[in-house]
Amino acid sequence: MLDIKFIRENKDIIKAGAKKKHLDEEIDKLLDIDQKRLDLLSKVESLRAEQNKVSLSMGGTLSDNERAQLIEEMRLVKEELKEKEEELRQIMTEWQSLMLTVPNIPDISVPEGNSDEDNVEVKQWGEKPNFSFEPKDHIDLMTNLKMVDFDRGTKVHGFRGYFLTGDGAKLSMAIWNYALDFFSNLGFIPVIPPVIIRRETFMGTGYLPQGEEDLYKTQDGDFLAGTAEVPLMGFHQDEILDKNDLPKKYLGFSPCFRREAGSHSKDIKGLIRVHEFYKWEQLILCEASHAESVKYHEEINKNIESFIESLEIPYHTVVNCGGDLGMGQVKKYDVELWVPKENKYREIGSASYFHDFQTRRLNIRYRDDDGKLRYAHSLNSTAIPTPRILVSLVENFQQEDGSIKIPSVLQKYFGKEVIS
RNA sequence: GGAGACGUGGCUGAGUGGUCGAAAGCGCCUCACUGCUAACGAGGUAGCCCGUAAAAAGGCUCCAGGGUUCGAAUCCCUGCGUCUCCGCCA
Repeated sequence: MLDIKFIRENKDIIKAGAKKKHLDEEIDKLLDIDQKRLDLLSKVESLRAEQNKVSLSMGGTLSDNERAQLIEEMRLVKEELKEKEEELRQIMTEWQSLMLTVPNIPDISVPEGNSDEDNVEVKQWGEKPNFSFEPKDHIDLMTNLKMVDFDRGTKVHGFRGYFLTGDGAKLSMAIWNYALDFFSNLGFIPVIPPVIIRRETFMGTGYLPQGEEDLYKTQDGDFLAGTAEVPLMGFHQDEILDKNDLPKKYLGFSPCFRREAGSHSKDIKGLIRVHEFYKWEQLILCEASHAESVKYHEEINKNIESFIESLEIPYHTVVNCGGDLGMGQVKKYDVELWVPKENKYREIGSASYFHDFQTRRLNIRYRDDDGKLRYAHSLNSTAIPTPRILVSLVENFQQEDGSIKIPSVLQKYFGKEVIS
């Protein structure tokens, strides 16, 4: 959500931003409603002021006659007030839902474009493996090594179901433990959050009201989080933070539930796109300054890049084009890992910043040096998702005999050097 | 699932129809004091909206939404949330 004052003063910038994101906007309609709202508001307020003034004098000593007369006068004021208040209420409802549709403005450095096809590579790292044999995909590799069981996965869960078994389960644990050490050393506080979350927090993070069909819902009206970002943002909801405690850096670990509605035809096999997985997630709340946001955005992106580099997996980083940005995001990097069998990079994580788009909705503030309350800025980035990371890991580290080498940093967590 | 209690400022917590946006304490800010710091002392300190060059004036807010009333933090209804006890389950 953006500040209405800002919207009033910068409507052309906001329109241009929405266009860059290829999102529809109704700024003119909003501003029209906003003007009506202000007009009504001032009418209502002056009626209330009159009412208050008279009520106050009512407490004093008055003759019965005077009192009766005032009461009669106030009855008329009250009737008019009731009418105007009802009008105002309707306008407010419309105003609020329009406010939720105003997208955040993409940064100037975000490239133009329509979809992920138009994202721009900003970094490439590592050497793509040059196999002297025909490489297998992760499905064959892992199935052969009994690291994963898709048949039983679909038997038990259904479409996109999987079991991680044996070394598949152990390797996941090893990665989680390694990630915990790696990111804790960067100053992040590890958190295991709840993932059954109230609607309100989903609204605040911007996953609702649109996007409900992508979420699993409980019979109590709660939703299952698709990322720890949601509960981590909710953590400080409605709080006033101490400026000295900023930035807050959290590393959330959670299962992630995604219905993947509308992507039934994509990635129908394997571990790329599944309904439930686990993820370490970086989240930062910082002071309300663009420079701070940019600084930490680069930092969290660098963190995931360094993590991948330590695993020795070739990757590249792209900056997302306008059309590939969500409503609230100002800028986003995607880190994509090399998948040999597919002969392309696949997304492993993304780092985004939002300015105060989320914190305004969630009411997360801090007191600045001048004593004023400001909305903090928020950022988040994947640290590492499992099992998706296994796709690139096993495919890049496969050997001719179908065994898999373990990256050296993982060996002490995993306990051996090769899976065979 | 059953029964009950509660929801007030940054925090703790008083307040049961008008003089309450709200006692007191803590915290925070300023001043004074001290060689410096702490303690003590004096004063200040809610948020939001509208408005303004900046103010002022005004409006809203004591969980939320309705209602009663000339007037509601206070009375009534509904919802949400938290806690306690019992039950059930681990």
